[in-house]
Amino acid sequence: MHATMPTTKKTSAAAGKPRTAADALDRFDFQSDSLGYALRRAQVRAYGLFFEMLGALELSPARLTALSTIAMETDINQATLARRLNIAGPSALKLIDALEDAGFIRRKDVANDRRSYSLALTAPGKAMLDTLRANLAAYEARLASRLTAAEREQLLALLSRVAS
Amino acid sequence: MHATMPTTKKTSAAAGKPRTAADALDRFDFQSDSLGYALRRAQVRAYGLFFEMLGALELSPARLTALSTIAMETDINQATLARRLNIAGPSALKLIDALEDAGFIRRKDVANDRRSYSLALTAPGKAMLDTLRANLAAYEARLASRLTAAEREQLLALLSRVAS
DNA sequence: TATTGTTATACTCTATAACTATA
DNA sequence: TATAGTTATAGAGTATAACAATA
Repeated sequence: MHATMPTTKKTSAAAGKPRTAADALDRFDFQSDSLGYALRRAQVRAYGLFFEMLGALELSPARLTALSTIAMETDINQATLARRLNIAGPSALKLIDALEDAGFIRRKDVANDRRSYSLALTAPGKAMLDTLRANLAAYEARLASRLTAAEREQLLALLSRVAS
Repeated sequence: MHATMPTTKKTSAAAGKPRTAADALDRFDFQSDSLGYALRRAQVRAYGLFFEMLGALELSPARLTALSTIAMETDINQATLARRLNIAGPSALKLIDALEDAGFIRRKDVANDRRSYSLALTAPGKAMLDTLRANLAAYEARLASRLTAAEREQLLALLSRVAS
């Protein structure tokens, strides 16, 4: 259910958090006092902070996911990446193109199979991930700032049971 | 971050839950044991159940929100609806057109201002909301099925503090 | 035949700009 | 001038279909 982050500078929305009409699900009055409603509101705040944390980085959530997947599975090819992300091939291609254009990854020829490329992080890509790790720590702290450590653990446990 | 629900019958995805690359945010390994990650996973399940509940109804989350807003604020006009939903005028227009085409609402002329229409639910629209209320109760029960009543209350309280 | 990467195309949702008719 | 509704257009994201090169 996620919106997307425009990374082109031309769009005036590039600086802000994406909005959808569904964001106003708050107005769904018979959802008051519902768990779905509470989850949504908390997640809206989490996503807002997450997006803010992403800030001016040349990344959208989707590209961030692709980048971290490539980091975890070095020399992955495009078809495998698409399967990992559960998206269509052409969609993966666009993410890869964007990450390559941004200089975070590069395509390398594969020795035994001239059809496929192997994807790997560049030095700037690794630096970006390091930056993200630091930013994420701050994000987590902000998100849980109104909870004690014990309450945070409690919440994590309850959420994991809801998530199934 | 939100995906959308196709309601046209032409799309093969019309029957399924929408997918985005950001859905695979799970792969973001340095989000493990994070509150943001736990929130997202729980919300993904909630949204999945929610979407399943919506089922074959001629509604998307956005249209559902617009419908319930009109129900709560009878004779609202388009510009006000757009402000309530925090969306642009033309976006509201499309929602309204869709809801009117589906027969759930109707535009009525306003006495003192010939520029604006007043929006109100039709009988089928009210019936749809009644159906939704029933379906939502079942949805809530499924979502909290792994929690006791006390745990559910605890979770609601913690979530409301995270939501700020 | 099957797979990898790619291009072409289409669809949904959203937004901004500009128009019209009223106020 | 300002506002309500509308139209036109554009952009981000997604998907499917079809293709060339290679396996």
